[in-house]
Amino acid sequence: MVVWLTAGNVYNTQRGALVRVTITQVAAHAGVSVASASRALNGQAASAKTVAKVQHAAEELGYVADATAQSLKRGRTNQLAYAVADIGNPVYIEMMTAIERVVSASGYRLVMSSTGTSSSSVDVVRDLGRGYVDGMILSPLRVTDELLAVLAKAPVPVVVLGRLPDDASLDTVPADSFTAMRLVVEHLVAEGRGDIAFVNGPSDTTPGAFRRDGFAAAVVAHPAISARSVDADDFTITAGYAAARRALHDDHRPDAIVAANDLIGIGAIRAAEDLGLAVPGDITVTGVDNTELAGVIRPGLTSVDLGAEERGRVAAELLLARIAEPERPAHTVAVAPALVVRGSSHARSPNPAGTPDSEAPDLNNERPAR
Amino acid sequence: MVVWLTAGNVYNTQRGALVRVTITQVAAHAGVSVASASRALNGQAASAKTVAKVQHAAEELGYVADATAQSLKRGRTNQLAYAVADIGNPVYIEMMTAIERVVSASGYRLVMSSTGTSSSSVDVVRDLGRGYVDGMILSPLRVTDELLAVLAKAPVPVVVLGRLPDDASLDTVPADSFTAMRLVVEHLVAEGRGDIAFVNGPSDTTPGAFRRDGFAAAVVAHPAISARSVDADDFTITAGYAAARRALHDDHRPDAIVAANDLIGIGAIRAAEDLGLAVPGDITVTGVDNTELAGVIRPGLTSVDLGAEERGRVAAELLLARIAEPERPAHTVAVAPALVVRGSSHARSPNPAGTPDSEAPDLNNERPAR
DNA sequence: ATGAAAGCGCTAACAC
DNA sequence: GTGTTAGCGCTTTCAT
Repeated sequence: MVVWLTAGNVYNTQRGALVRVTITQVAAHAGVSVASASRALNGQAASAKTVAKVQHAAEELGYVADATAQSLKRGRTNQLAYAVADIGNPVYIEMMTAIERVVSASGYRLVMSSTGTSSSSVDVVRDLGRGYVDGMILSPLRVTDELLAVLAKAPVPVVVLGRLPDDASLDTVPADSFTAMRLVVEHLVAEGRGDIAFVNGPSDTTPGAFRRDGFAAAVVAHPAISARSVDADDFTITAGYAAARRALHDDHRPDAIVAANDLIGIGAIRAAEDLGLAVPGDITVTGVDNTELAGVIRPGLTSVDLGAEERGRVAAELLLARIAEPERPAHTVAVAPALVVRGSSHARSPNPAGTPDSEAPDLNNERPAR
Repeated sequence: MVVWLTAGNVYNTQRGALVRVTITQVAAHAGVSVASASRALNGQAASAKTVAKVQHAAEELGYVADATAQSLKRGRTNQLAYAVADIGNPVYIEMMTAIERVVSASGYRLVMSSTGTSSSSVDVVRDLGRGYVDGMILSPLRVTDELLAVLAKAPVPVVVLGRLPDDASLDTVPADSFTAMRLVVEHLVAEGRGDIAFVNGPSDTTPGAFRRDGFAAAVVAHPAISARSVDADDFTITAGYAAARRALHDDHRPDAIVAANDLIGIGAIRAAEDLGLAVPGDITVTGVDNTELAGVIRPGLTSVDLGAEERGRVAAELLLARIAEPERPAHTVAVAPALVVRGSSHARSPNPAGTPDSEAPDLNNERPAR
């Protein structure tokens, strides 16, 4: 027994399973062969009359081509993936939005898989072999040898949104952490700060390692600076708060906290305030990523924009280009960081009384010129 | 010419296309039939010797089963989708995280598609007919007749994370906006506020409509309250800021702003501050969703928790249950809202001098008991 | 321009 | 327990 539910594209068998209208039924309904139906539906050579008949039949039956069967036959899925470890960080959402805009304009569906929760980056890349996507953009938190090995023989193109060892010949859109940290340190020096606590994320992550090294390199250029470093457990507000408390618990207190990202920076502002320190009166705090949050909290968080949106867009374009031309040489595209000064630091040297500057709201979240 | 690249699972044809190792090659390598190979790989009846041979061959060749072919044959993709209109709102990320946890435990991959940017909810649901997922969870912003029609004949199960008309017999996990607004209004009354501006999101959205109506119903219960309402252009900080400026620009100023969600509420706090109003000294501000942001800004935003995480979890469970048993009756699961009081309002009546209460940081973002 | 038929990679009857 | 075979729904030669 078969019960038709609607004029739509499904009916119900006695087993309760939903069954779909196939191209065979469309062809029969139109009185043509399946080959003609397929051609008519895909805009291939077919007489106007055939096209009309087939389209009418498809319309009437509510036919929708099965993506799985098309994928199997065509050898591609029209689906791309963006895999990210830490979806709680708004900077990755920003990247995803930029990526989605580019790939959907090219007819691809974007699949977002959050590694971290259920599986590691390695698992995600390995899963690529299952062929459920035609390509992937990956923002890995940790680049292990195992990941590099899996990446090297990935069966579909992968673009890495982040930094890789130089000898990995893959398309990458790295963050320029060295320039970023240099901009921050120079800003602090101009402001008159000289005793800096660097609150990093985990040092064994790629961003953690490069921001630490970038900070160290920047500090070396200014012999007057004294600096220390602590690691937060991860790149979150909560972990940043805890790590900043540790950094501020010593007998002597720094006059600046440089956070490895905005979330840690926000946690650091809260920690300083809870210790009775005025920001930026007693202590300056800076972040990295220039997320919308940086402009929303008070005081606004001075932050380095690493170009998340542009990097996302570029990564998507690199992926599409590689899919179109698999043998093209690997590209690495750099995006210049830019410092955005807000109320958590002073533009020049600190006010004598520690009074915060008056501050216009930063709600439009504009990106600075570079 | 065929060039083997590695001992891995791909080799390169002269066309540059990547070709995959198939089960046929594994079977040949192991000296068994493809059927035996398939059985061995899938844990079906097979002798220990066969299993060993096949697994060894698969390992050696780097075989990974093709998801597309499996899907076509099995009639399911093992992929579920979460479609959301506004990925910039952290409450949806929170839901997604909860959903992902549940579905990945059941062996499904979660695909996140952000409607809004490239396509509408209707398009996304219609695309379901292409069979690229086995089911979907949808958080629609606007429930049109067209959407309901498409939903009614969706070829795969759909669970709606949001409110639907009562006669739509679908699995839903609505937000209880009426209770939410009642909790807020009662809190304001206890606080001694009586002149309320309601800053809604767009009224033509489902949450907008229900929060507006819920607010109206709550106000009616308190004749002493006078209330007005403005719509923000969307549920964002920026739009909330602009709308709150309008609400506060009148000749007479309210003593409370009730925002339809946290983002609008944060914008409202900024708007009040820019107008020289102390929060909560001169004016109370409240939000809805109890996102992490509410605990991060200063003053902390008093907010109603609509149970995003629990609702996401429940929606995922409903979807899995329906996939397992397609003919089961439609369920609607309600989650009780709970008010979380923070510094943007007073626990009781306002301090005479408008001095903000001292406030512990709300960084662990705990959910209140209900 | 159209139809018959092969086959993408896999699983599941079915026969042995 | 294992091999042979059919076929999921579609696109694409290859003849006609």
